[in-house]
Amino acid sequence: MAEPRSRHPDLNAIGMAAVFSALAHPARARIVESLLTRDDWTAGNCASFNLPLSRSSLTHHLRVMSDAGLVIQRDHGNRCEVVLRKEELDARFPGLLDLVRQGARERAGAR
Amino acid sequence: MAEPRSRHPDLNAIGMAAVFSALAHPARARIVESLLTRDDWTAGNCASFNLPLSRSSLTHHLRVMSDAGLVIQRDHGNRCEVVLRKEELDARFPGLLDLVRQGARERAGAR
DNA sequence: ACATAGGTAAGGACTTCCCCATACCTACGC
DNA sequence: GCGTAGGTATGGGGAAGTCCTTACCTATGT
Repeated sequence: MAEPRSRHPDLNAIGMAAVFSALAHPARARIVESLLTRDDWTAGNCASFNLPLSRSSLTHHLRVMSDAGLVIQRDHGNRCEVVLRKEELDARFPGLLDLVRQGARERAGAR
Repeated sequence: MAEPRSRHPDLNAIGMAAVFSALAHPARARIVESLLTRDDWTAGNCASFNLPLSRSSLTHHLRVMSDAGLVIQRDHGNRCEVVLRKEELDARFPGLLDLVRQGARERAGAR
């Protein structure tokens, strides 16, 4: 169990436009932000993001994010685990996650 | 002459999602890259970007970029000047332009 | 004055994206 | 076994994005 799925691309095959696209949608940005704040384990089950979306829409966004190399999904029996590819992203796109963090901070109210 | 147009927002009113959206399109990323490499003056007339687009499509993309706070357009008689809001962007979204530069480098062939 | 060239605006065709409802499938608890 | 709950796949409706053509406007050059 806990097998990662296929469709988790090599980050070297991902271009800047693809990650920008993936992060351009508020819901997806929120998911990344959410994974960033759970700093030590950076994971969560799908329902824990508290987004105003149906389950199928959430599935859709997670698929887009997986295709863009942002996250990895692992099946855990019934649930699924979403893991941010933090170190890989930091290495491949330095500064990107800092921008996401900044967006989170600003949305949180301070400005 | 050389009046900046209206519709050039305060960068504090621009969110992370908006800039990511604006940079997510290859043509627009190319324009920013192009403006970045002309490092000392960061400007150019509209036709100098060498994009496979009609003039009206280019106008459209420049408008999107203006609305997203990436560039300022000034009318110079017949031509228009496009200026990247470099310092402002660096202050508001630190690291963002570095990512664009990286995208340009990678597209240029090296990797 | 005239033609030309750069830029814009409006409209339509086409595609892509976003979201939902539905149906289904698999694990878990009883 | 049965119900329930989390996740996925599919399809459709609607919105948004992209690109072009056409028409127009203004400045430049002759």
